Amino acid sequence: MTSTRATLMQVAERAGVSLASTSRALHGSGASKAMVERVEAAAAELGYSVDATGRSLRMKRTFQVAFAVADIGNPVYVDMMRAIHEVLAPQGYRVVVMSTGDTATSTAELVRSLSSGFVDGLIVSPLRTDDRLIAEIQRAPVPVVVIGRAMDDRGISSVSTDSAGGIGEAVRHLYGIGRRRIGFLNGPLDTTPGSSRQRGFDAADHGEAERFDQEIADDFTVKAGLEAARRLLARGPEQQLDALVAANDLLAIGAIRAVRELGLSVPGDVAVTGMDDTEIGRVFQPSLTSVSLGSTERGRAAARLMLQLADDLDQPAQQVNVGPALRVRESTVPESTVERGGE
Amino acid sequence: MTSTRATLMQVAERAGVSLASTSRALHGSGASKAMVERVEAAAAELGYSVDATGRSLRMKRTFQVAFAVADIGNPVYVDMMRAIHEVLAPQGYRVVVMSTGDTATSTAELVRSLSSGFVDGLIVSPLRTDDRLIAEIQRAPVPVVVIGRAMDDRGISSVSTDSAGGIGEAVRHLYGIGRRRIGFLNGPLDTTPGSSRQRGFDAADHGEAERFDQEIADDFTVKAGLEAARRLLARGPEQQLDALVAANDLLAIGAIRAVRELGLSVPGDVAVTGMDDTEIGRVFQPSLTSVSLGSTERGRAAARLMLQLADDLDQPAQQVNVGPALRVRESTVPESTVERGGE
DNA sequence: TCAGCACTTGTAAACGTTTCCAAACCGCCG
DNA sequence: CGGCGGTTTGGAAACGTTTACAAGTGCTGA
Repeated sequence: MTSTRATLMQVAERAGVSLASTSRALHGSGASKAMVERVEAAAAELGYSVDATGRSLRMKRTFQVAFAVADIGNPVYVDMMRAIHEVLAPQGYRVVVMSTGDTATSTAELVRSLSSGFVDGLIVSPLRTDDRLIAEIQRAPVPVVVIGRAMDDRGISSVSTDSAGGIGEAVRHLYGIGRRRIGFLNGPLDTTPGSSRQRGFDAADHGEAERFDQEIADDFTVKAGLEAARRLLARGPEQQLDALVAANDLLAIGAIRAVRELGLSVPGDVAVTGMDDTEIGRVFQPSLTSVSLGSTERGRAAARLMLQLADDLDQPAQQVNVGPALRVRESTVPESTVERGGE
Repeated sequence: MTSTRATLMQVAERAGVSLASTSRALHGSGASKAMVERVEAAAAELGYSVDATGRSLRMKRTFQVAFAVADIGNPVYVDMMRAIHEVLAPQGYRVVVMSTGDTATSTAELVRSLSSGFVDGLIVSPLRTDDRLIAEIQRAPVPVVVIGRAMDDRGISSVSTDSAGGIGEAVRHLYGIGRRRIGFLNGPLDTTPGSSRQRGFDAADHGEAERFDQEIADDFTVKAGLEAARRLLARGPEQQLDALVAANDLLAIGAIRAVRELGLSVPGDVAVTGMDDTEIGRVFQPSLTSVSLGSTERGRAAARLMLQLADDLDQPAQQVNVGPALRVRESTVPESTVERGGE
């Protein structure tokens, strides 16, 4: 039954015409009406569908673009993914998502294996980078766009954002609502987001605050956030924080749990901010005040860069920067003050 | 610089040996040590990496498996994805995730286009099915495993679960804690999960309850859940529900928001249950009582079926069923009664 | 010494498609 | 009626790889 699929050659024989004509009839250029009908009939009878590998080999195109992310469970990527799909699908590209794992090495390997013919382009958002990864990207035979870190010096197209500045905005907001003992909950410092957000928090410390304290989570996940926040809050009540800046929404949610475990309220006792403005943060209760890094916009920009590069791989690398924007919601400002739904 | 990639032929010339030997040296079987060294050196100098399309065409294998889901934003898929990856990666497969869109037609088109050579196998979790989709799956030239609906009658391998029974468990649990006016918040009835969960709720209605009421959301999302729950709860206070069974976790979260908008508490005034036992439900506050449908287990089972079929496509279709299990958390039982963290 | 064997290498075909090029055909105008 | 432009068709090459098969090498054991 499933035996073996029909090939173009078989369709040609069945239709009694040449291979070339068959291809033209199905692909659609320069074939007579009669020919098209005849070939399509034969194709239908045989249940023919074009073989992608044969076609790709000949055309040197796969019509596939990969979006590679460190952790497919992080909701920040779903907005990006949707945006990328929206831009690329109308151009005839299929978008596939891949998990890179969180090390630079695993990412480099993925870049290498992917760019060797499975996709026409690659949009990658690496958590960690090293020289090997950069080299792999530079020598990739297909266009690669990096989301997350400016790469202009390396001749790599990238879409970056000012997450350091975003942390600054969060701190300023907390000052603005009267918080003074502001703690920082960051993810691993050897990651791209971890290091830049750290820079942002350090720069924001300009002495008005009574104290700053911070803790590094093992990971950008809720679980790691919960654990790190417990440590951060366990430093004794006399020095209790009244605000907490988390390096992303998942950490923030973990932090909120930790605050509540102590019988404290959010935002009453401790105000909490996140970053990335993810859907989970928007629907969480309290809805999360979060620094948007424009996931949708970044995804869109990356997809557009990709299209340009696909057109001409040798054009100079381009950089796009998307500014941060604070979304104030219930986790820093009491419910009544903020519009319903937290949108 | 990027000009054009090196081919195996060029490596062969550079190494001064035949094409066949080059291939063997790099692939690794039946080549002398000297030959391997020589070829690898040449390959390194040229920055060679094997071209996937050429290789796939010849070998008739791509070492790729696709996992196609309706909505990549639904967290129920991330557990499955992880499990699939865990089973398939050690076997040398790359797993790619694709969005099918939520119609049966778009899913059918994806199945067709994918199975025509880009992947060695396909695991698909369709939201809606129709005859066209089923036909497309049956005639696919690569193994296809369906997650979500038993397909034994159609000769299609599938991994199913008893979500109807799961709804029953949720209702029984709510009875058990004294709730009597239990409402049902379902997703679209023309979807596979929507219809079976409806069946489950209808079957669970055995007269002890004072009243059952229900509402259909447009979609299995938080937003749609919020809107539908508002309608459901707006029927006037004299007939206020004291419990709400939602057809998945996202709807449940929307429902909790709706309940709170009315100034009511969860679980005090209205107990809420979800389904799928997603991470977002586990970290939500209150943590969500949810019917686990064994996402991880189902993903694993699907991946294993896929491997078997990849071995021999003509073997008979198999079915696996994974039973539901209720996870009781804070959204139905006050916090103190349930262990901390909701795990 | 030579048949036999194991091991290594090379030649060539094949995978399924698209597309360049040339040939064939048709109708029309001079 | 012959030539010519335009349209349609077919032959054949090419994309980059793996692998069946044959051929070559060197070694062992009779």
